[in-house]
Parts: sequence; structure tokens; C-alpha cells
Amino acid sequence: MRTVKEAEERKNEILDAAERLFGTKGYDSTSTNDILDAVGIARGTLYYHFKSKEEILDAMIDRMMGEMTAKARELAARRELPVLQRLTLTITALSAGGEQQHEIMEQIHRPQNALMHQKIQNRLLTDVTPLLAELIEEGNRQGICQTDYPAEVAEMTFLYVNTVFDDLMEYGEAERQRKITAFLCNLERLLRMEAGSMQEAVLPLFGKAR
Amino acid sequence: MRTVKEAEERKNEILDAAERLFGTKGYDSTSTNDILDAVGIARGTLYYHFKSKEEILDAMIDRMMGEMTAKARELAARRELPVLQRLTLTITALSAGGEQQHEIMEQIHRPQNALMHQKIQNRLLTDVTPLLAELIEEGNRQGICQTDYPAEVAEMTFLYVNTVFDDLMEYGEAERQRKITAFLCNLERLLRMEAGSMQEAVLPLFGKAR
DNA sequence: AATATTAAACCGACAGCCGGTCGGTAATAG
DNA sequence: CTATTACCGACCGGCTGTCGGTTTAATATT
Repeated sequence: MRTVKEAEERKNEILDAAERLFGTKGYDSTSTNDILDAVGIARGTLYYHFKSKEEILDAMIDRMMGEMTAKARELAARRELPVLQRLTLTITALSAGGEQQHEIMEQIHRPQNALMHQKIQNRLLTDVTPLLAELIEEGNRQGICQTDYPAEVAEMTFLYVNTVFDDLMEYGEAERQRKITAFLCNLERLLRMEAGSMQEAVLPLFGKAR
Repeated sequence: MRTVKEAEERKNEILDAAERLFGTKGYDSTSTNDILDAVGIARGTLYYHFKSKEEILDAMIDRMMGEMTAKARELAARRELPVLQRLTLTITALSAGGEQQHEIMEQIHRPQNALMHQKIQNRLLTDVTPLLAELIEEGNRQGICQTDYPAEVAEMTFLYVNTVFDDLMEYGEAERQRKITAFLCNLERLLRMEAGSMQEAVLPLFGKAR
């Protein structure tokens, strides 16, 4: 039996299936047939809406990044919180992902998902570090921190968290703790802040953490 | 006509071809047939020496990283040079690669080479940042810089150079210059050095640079 | 209201390539 | 002469992407 839907709706169905499958099996080991079966459509239909498997990935990332940057923008704008907390909150939210994206962001770091990882990281790097930079500038204005290069500090920070911290569970507890305090100390230096001020800003986060 | 060679020799022939092809076309778009033709062997022969395409990639990276870390170790040990110069020298040598590797390290950042890029980066991160960390510690001892977390600073630094600086030519000249000075300034802060001291250490490098 | 038109959505067989296997063959060392 | 090592190439299943044809549904026409 043949069911006809609006293009936009079908596209989203396909992206839903893709997101689920890419998240569990990874991009490479998900075949277009897997997607076909999941959605319940024929081969031609898939390629009527998307012209390649990679285009599906790109569209999926687009959609996902849209949601994530929206979330990030929201967090960054919560003026009732101190800047530092907003900063760390935003960063961790980005690398951990929301509720929906959690699955993907966890599977992303396996070698088979290298392409997906790189695309997402590039996207986050260009779309979201400006947000972080703005938070840092706000910190500058408030006299909390001081740097002439907010954008670059944001890039450096986010990049480090997103690559090294993602494999954090592979280390032992001691090593992990060391990495975290090292990172905070480094961030304090980059932002020319008093030693220990980052710890304070971060501690509230770990109350409800993983 | 059938020519028989020692396993080790054939393996190296295959790795040579693979390195050339992966470097120019990328890993994904290089088929095993391409390698077969380049070496001039049959399908079975390839899979007699390597049990999968990915194993070829891994072996190639192994060989390449061996050469690069050797080079890095050599640079890091040049005691006649000041520590800071050795540090920057080593970092740039790693991301730019040697003479042979130059081709690969340039092609690596295309999206299709994501897997290769990630594998190389992980390898460099684990194998080479300890070298950088040791240089930093030496700087500590000499009183040139001061940090309690040499390893983490090394990781952060190297990671940033290797991801952001690689696409440096995509920016305009002004932006590029800004990125570089920003990076140096940030590094100075991480290492708690006097402002401007990095500039001095780096300037000699740009005399003979790209 | 019934019918013709048209364009969008859909189908599934098929082509071509790819990575990997396997049984057999030639070369070489002992 | 024998055993091992290196090599061959036909073959297989699975994959992505193509294409001509078909159904559906909205719109125009009578």
C-alpha cells in the first residue's frame, strides 16, 4: 500500500529514523536500507527527498544543531545566574547535548563515527563559540575576567572540553579529578581570574551532575 | 608473470601506495582496487598481507607516526636552542608534518578524511604531548615559565594548533595574524610568562616559514 | 458534479562498485 | 622431494545511487 505525505513531513520522518539509527549504530554502519525499513518507504522515495546518504547526515546535523544552539542561547541568556556559571553551563550542555541528543553525543566518539563527529564539532565551533565569546566579554565588562581575545579563548576552551573530556570516563577517578582541576586552573589563567574562582562557579553544577 | 618478494617488503610497497593514495584522494575514496593497481598485485595478495582496508590505514599511520615522533623527539632534544623555541618548533613540525608527510597532513582536513584525521590526532595526542610536557617542565625548572599542569597545557595547546590553525589559510591575512597573536598571548598566560616573550621565541621561525 | 490535466510523491528493479573470501597455483627454502 | 610462503583472480553479498514508470491528489475544464 502506498501512502502519500507532504515532502516536509516525510523528510522529517527520514531524519527522525536517521538520527535514531546514526545514534545507535553510527553513520558508517547504518545502511540506507536500514533507514528505508525504519521509515517504511521504498528506495526511490528516499532519494527523491535526499540526493545522497551524506546529505541526510548533513540535514540531520542541521536540525540537531538548530535545537542545540537554541538551548545554548537560552542558557547563555539566563541573566539571573552569574556569568561564570552560565559559561560553564553552556559549555557542558553543548558537549553533553540535551535529552534527545544525549544518545548521539555519546556514540559520536567511536572511531566509526569520525565523519559525524567532525561535522558536528565544526558546526559547534562556528555557531556556538561566538555565544561563549559574548559571555566572556560580559565577564570582561563586569570586571570578573579580562582578556583581549574572547573568541579565541572560547574556541580553545570548547575544543578541549569537547575532545579530551569526552573520553574522560576512560581515565581513573584520580586522573579525572586532576584533569578537571587542571582545566579550571588553565581557564582561570586564560581569563586572568583569581585562582579558585572557577571552582566556585562550577561546584553547583556537580551537585546534579552525571 | 608472478614476482615473489619477502612479506616485509611487499607490506611496505603497499603502505607506500596507500600513503600516496590516501594523501591525494583521501581514505574513503581510495578503493582497494586503486591500491592493487598501484602496487601491481592481485586482490588476494593484498588480503594475504593485511586483513582489512582499515588495517592498512592503521599500519600506515603507525609507520608515519613513528617517523614523526622520531623527528619531534629530535627537535625537542636540541639543547642548543632555548626551550621556548624548541617547544614551538616541535608543535609546528607536528601539525605541518615532515617533507613526506606534508601531502597527507594537508589533505587530512577534508571532510572525507575524517577517520584518518581522528586516528592521527589521537595518536599524536597520546604519543607526542608528553614530549611537549617535558619541554614545559624544563621551562619550569629554568624559571622561564610556571605551571602545575604541563601535560594539560600541552594537550590544550597542541589540540588548538592542530584543529584551528590547520584551516588558517581560509581566513584573511588580518584575521590570521590576529589568531596567531591571540594564541601566543594565551599560551603566555597558560605558562605564566611575561607578555611578549612568546613573540620573541616564535619570530625566528617565521623567517623561513611557508 | 463529473471528468480531464498536471505535478508532486512514490515505487522497486537494476547497475556498478566495493570490501572481503577462498580454493588453487607458483616460487623458494630446507 | 617436501613444506612453507607468497601469490592469484574468480566470486559473493551488500552497498549507494539511478531511472522509467505508477499512484495520488489537487486543480482546471466541461
